[in-house]
Amino acid sequence: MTTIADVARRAKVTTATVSNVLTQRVPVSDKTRARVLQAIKELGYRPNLVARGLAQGKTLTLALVVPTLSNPFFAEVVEEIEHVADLHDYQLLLSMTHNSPEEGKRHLERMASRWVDGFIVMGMAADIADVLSLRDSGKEVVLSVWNQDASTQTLPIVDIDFRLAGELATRHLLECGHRRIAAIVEEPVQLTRRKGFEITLTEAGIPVLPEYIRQGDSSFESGYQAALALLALPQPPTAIFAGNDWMALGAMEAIANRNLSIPHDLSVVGVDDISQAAHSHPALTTISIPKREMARAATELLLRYIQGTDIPTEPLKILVSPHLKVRQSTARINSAL
Amino acid sequence: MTTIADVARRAKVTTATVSNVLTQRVPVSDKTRARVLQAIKELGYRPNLVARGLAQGKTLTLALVVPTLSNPFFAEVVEEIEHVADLHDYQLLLSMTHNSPEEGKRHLERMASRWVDGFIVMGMAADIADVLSLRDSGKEVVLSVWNQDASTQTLPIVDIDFRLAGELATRHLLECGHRRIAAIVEEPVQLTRRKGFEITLTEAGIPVLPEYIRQGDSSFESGYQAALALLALPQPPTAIFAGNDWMALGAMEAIANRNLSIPHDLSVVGVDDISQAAHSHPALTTISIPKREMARAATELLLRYIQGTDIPTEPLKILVSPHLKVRQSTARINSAL
DNA sequence: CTGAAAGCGCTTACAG
DNA sequence: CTGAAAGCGCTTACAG
Repeated sequence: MTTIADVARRAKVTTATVSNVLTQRVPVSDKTRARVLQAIKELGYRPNLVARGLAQGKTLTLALVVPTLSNPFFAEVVEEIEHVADLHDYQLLLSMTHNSPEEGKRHLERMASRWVDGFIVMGMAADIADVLSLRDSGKEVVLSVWNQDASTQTLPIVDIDFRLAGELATRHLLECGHRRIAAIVEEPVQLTRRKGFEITLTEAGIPVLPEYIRQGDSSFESGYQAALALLALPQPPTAIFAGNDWMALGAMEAIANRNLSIPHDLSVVGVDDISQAAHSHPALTTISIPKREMARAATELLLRYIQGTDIPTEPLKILVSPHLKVRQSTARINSAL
Repeated sequence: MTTIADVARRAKVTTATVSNVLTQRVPVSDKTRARVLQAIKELGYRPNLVARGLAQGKTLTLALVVPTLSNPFFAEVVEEIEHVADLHDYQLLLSMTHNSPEEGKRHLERMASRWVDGFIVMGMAADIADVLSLRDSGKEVVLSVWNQDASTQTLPIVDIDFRLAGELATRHLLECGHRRIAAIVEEPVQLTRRKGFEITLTEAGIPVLPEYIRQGDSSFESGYQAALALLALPQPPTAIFAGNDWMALGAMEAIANRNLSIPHDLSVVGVDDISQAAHSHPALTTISIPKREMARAATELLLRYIQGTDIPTEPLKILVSPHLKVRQSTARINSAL
């Protein structure tokens, strides 16, 4: 390991000067700068960022805490966060909590000891109290995909407007002329989507029927089962809003197995726009979630806090808007129904 | 930020003693230990791991370089690596290269400066030369999912036996009585699977027909198209081996659209065992890839190298074996074909 | 068992 | 513009 002292010796200067040419914090004469750069090159010197981190009190590292990567949603979000962090010369310390608050707490504390410059905590990966104590100990924190409103008032949060997702889907079905619209959602995580669904129905003067609201667990299979139950009702719906694409695809499979045709007999709309949504038959109409846009917003906000510049005055809440992507699984209601 | 000096002052000892109770490297009398622990508690002291890293020359951090997390394969592998690392009190610095060697090089160098204790480099995420130079500069490195044999001889490597995957799939189809067996693969990354496929056919005395080997890009769509092309042959195959499950599912969709029945008219087998494989209709027979087992093996091997204990004498190559998972998409050949 | 001191590899005022 | 010195928060021989 060659150190800054080796370089200084070879360039016949002091380490302060080497540091100055490296950081460009203080002007250095062209002549000595050249000597130093030459020495660096000859020695193949690379600064030790741990030492620099200790001296400067910052590590150019961001801690990212997510529930899991098995969920492609988080995998993609992490990918984008890494990308944005990289653009700003930051690296990512990643950990997963598998929805266990204890694991979340453990990871937060460990990462805090490691002097990361800031945290992005996603998806209820940790208890809000532990996150708050983090912030109280002077770390910058941004929450994201938090899915719960309460007690986060004092922390900046970047989220997706899932209520709007529910509204857009429902409004689309209403505009297609549907009145008997059912929903398959996983609660509590998809509660906001259901709210959007219900609000839109109510505003349209349509009562929300309990038997038209089914619980799933976000899996294909649960969508399949929920759809079967809906089709077995005395008065089945003519359209189904599913809280995510997997359940929508499961519902489509169930409908096909009942020898009903989509969108002729039933319309189906999902949420997410996963890659399979475009490949199903018929292709799935869905609400597309701008995960990457959200990831970028969260990362950039955190970096602003860290750099202490351009800080928003209010502890703010950024909501990124989803949008409707019409494909072949929804259509104007069949007048015979 | 409370430091070790604060604790020492309060406990009326020197920082060395505080350090000793923390690291347990040197015995400390029960009495002073109690005083120190008390002070730590009162002050809410947590050691600064950056400082410790600088002093000890190790950071308890592993660098993980993968091509992307968009591919669920890598997402799952990263998840398992994090888990194993966590068990050993190591954390993960993650970066993605998107198959760009330049990006790979940049990330490797940056992480090396950060004094991570070791590297896991996956999936041709970087040029082998850059990885070797890393090792030459004293870092521990383990390759994984490397997919290329050459010039890795001197580096330890943990991989999945994809050739065996090709063999298992093909042998299964042969045992079902199939003789006209086609393959859909993405090369070069799935080259080894194709080799396993061809070797098994050849050993069974069956010629490998060029028109029975189709290229895909691992997507559902490419499997779909490749299967259509195979079905259009004057002598179509009675079984298809797809290099991954997505292409297998695409092939199944194409077969269904041609009004052929699986497995009655055609058998289909994939590789991976993604979660959708169990949910397709019929459920997909596939070769299950022990990603997590591989991830664990790679991580534990790297940790052995780092800790310098229990080091294997040979620069070794560990191959983890996949296994056949029979579901409903394969069956004994229809004697009418 | 405990303390005094040097060291890890950088940066940062402060003089000159 | 450059150097001498202290400091970041720990650990680690070495005395005692």
